[in-house]
Amino acid sequence: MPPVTTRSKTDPRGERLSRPERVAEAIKAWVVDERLQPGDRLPSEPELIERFAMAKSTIREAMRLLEAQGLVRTRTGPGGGSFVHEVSRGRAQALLGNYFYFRDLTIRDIYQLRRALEPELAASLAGKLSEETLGRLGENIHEYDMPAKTPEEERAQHVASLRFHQILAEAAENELLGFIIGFMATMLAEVTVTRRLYEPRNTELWERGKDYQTRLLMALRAGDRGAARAIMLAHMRTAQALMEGQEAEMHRRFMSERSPDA
Amino acid sequence: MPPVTTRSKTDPRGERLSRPERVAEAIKAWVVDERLQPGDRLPSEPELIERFAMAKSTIREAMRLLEAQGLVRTRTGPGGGSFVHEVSRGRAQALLGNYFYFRDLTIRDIYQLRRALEPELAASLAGKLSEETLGRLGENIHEYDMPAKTPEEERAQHVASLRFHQILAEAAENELLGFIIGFMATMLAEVTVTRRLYEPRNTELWERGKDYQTRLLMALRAGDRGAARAIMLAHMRTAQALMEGQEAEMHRRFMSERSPDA
DNA sequence: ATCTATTTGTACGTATGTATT
DNA sequence: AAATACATACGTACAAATAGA
Repeated sequence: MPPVTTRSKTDPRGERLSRPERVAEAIKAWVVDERLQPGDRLPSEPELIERFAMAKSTIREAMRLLEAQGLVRTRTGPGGGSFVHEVSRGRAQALLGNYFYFRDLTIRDIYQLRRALEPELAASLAGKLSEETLGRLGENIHEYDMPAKTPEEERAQHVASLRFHQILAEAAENELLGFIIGFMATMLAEVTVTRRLYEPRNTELWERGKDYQTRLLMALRAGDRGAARAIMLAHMRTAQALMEGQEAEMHRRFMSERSPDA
Repeated sequence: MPPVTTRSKTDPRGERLSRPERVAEAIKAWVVDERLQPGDRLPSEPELIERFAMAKSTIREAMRLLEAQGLVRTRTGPGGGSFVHEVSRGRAQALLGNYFYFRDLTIRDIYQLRRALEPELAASLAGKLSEETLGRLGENIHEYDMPAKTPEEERAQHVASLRFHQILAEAAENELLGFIIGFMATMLAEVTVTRRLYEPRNTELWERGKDYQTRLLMALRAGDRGAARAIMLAHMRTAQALMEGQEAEMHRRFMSERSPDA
């Protein structure tokens, strides 16, 4: 089972992988070959040591490589061991977040995508949401139906209003679409805003944003694709104007996987 | 410098991290605090052992966790050690690919996104591409300007035509937009197609696709945003029809980071 | 609640590999 | 070519976690 590519020192391709890396790759390949599913057990540590003929620490480092990718989960104790694991959305988002840590993503960049994708998602969900999801969306809107009085309150409302989009993202049938929209909402929840709360223009935009979500919810319930799309697009334009008016800035930090899977 | 959270066994949150995980998190936090940049050196192994007061194997496992995330790169030899590393696009795409391994992304899902995003990218690149990039795009089209005769040839052309979009993705000013489009192209390059090569309808669509890319290139060079957007949208519709007519299937495997960074 | 068996987690010392000067 | 500075790999001993009796 373990076809660990033996590696000559004069390798034409510059690939020189370390042993743990080679072991990790071999295990991934093996998972694919055997069509292992989440929950399936991987060989125990001693077994791997024997099969790969490598030291314990080497094998353990390999497992860490897989663990960091979210592909494997390990438990101690009887019946313990390493198990194939479905990469959770939170883990994948955190990993992707690392990619953008050193690059400067602007609010503008994110909204360029949101304007294109959120209306698409809204349209595709029209008439397809469960009563339960519609209920959660409704409740969510109530979390910010009166104007914020303090900066802290405003920030909390900002995060809450993004949760509206998170809920939609989770309901998406298109996993890719849902993932990206969820990712953007997570990123936006991290922005720090240089206070401009009391400017009349911003409060007005805020009011409109809230209003859009309410109307969107109606359109989604009614199954009106066209309306859902149009309302969401208008909502995005308003939100972008609001954010840019506030001179918002992306926060520089590594994301952590906040929603533990399973 | 190492604020490794000491962890009580009766932790309210179910977070119980292993020591390597805690060390890895501490190092990440430290990188953020110190505003370390790619290329900056991390403390050496013996130093970390001392500062965290942990065994070598523990520290090494921590480094592996960071390495798998693409955040750290390690070199042996004098002047070697671990260095902060900018997550490469290839690594990030591979990591994201893992997320979709167990979920079924359909061609349709991907094209729902492509229809929304590729025209946006095309529009935003109109008139902004360097002569060099425009040249590469032109050469790329030549790789498939005569009809394929064998299935192998056709597959090669399929991959090549996706490279056209990869080139555009790399030129994107919006990193997020570029990343996603590049990711989708990579995914599509993995599809296996159940042969339908000789059906007239497909060859016709293929011809049209090629034609679109040529016209798109002209619009990009001319700086005609509207035309670029419209052509790309039509191109996407054609491509989707072609793929769906061919009953294409996504290939189940883990992606690897093919473009080694630096 | 305690013990016991199982399986991973951590420690540590030594030896080897690798790249720089 | 040799010395140096660093990571890499090995193997054993013991600690911790967990499930089941």
